[in-house]
Amino acid sequence: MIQAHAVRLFTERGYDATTVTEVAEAAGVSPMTVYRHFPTKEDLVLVDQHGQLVAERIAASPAAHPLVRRIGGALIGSAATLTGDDLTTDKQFLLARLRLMISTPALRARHLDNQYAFQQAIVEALGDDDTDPDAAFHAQAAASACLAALHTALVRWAEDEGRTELPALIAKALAAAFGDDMVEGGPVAAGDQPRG
Amino acid sequence: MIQAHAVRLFTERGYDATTVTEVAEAAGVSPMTVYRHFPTKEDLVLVDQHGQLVAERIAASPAAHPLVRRIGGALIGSAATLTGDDLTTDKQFLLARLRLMISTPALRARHLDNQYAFQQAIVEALGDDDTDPDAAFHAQAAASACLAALHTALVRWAEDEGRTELPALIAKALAAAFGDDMVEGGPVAAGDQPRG
DNA sequence: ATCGCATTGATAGTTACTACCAGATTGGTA
DNA sequence: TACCAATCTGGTAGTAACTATCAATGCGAT
Repeated sequence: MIQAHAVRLFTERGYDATTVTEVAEAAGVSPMTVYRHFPTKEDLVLVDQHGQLVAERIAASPAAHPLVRRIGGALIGSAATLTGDDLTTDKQFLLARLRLMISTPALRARHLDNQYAFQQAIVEALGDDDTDPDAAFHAQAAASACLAALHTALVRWAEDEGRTELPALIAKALAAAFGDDMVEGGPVAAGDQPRG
Repeated sequence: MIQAHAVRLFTERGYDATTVTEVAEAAGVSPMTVYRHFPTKEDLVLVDQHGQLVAERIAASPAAHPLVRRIGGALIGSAATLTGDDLTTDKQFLLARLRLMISTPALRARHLDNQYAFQQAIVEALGDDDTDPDAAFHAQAAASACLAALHTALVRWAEDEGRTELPALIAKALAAAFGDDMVEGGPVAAGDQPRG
């Protein structure tokens, strides 16, 4: 509720031009209550109810598959559940938040930090042996490239006002980056992940 | 001068526990002067004198080479000039800034935003045709993975107190992510960049 | 010596965020 | 119904980052 008013006001007047007090007034609560639920002003846009289960999804995927296939499949699957057909309201809300995240420097920075933490979680979920530093480098690069593909797809999706299906966009971005045989539904390659 | 005092104080007392006013006092200037030179407190750590020439280096590299080879080579070359032998003072300063950037959330977020802007600059410097969206996806993933390798190498370097040579670390991270034939000095692969 | 001109400084104000404490609301129990 | 505990909410006061505006200071050139 508070978050909905916040995103609306930020979109109408701009993020920096809107004070937390104004958000509180619009939501009919005190500024204290806002700070109680959202520790920082940025959280009013960045926090989302649907928690991140992607890391678990990756850990549950078959370890024999290549890294980008495991990560990419989890990303596509999560996007599909997130932007389902009967969730148009949530979809518009997600679009509004996304637009703010992309265009507002403070929000973009915090978002990228979250994404980086997510990347670390993915690398841990992959559960490769920590003893081999090469494997860690490997996983970092694969996770980073997958998240870059996700981000590129999200930006494209926002520019498109959500008309294109998000899972398809992610799959397209992954295919462009890694090759068609790497995305879910395609054939399983014999090799592992990005190697020229 | 101001920046040196800032990094020292942030390291000694912690970033959040140090006020800009204290930095100003240590440097013997007024807080206004600090804000004049460094618009935000974060800039006291993030701003560096040696500007980013890497994008130009990439643009100057042979376009026939694979993407990660072009980007990776530029990163290694820049790191080599940045941490040269007779720059021990700068090296210690860089290490101190790096430690702060890694451990302080606000600094890390701003740093990642800078890195993302850098990624966009790399993609533009690659100068692939903008008409093909697949090529854009492609370049984003390649640049992102290279920067992830760079970041992983930087973290390792900082943990190692700068004892290992930074260019070698970057080359190792790139080799682990993309294969030995992709880093500068290795053979030129016939293909392009990451494709399983 | 004086005139630009750039750098610095002081003052006052806005806003995000915190610490602390007081009242209200809710839900379970006798 | 009456009561108690816990959680939610609100007010007050304070800190610190950052901004706008204007005054003072140094400094080289004519």
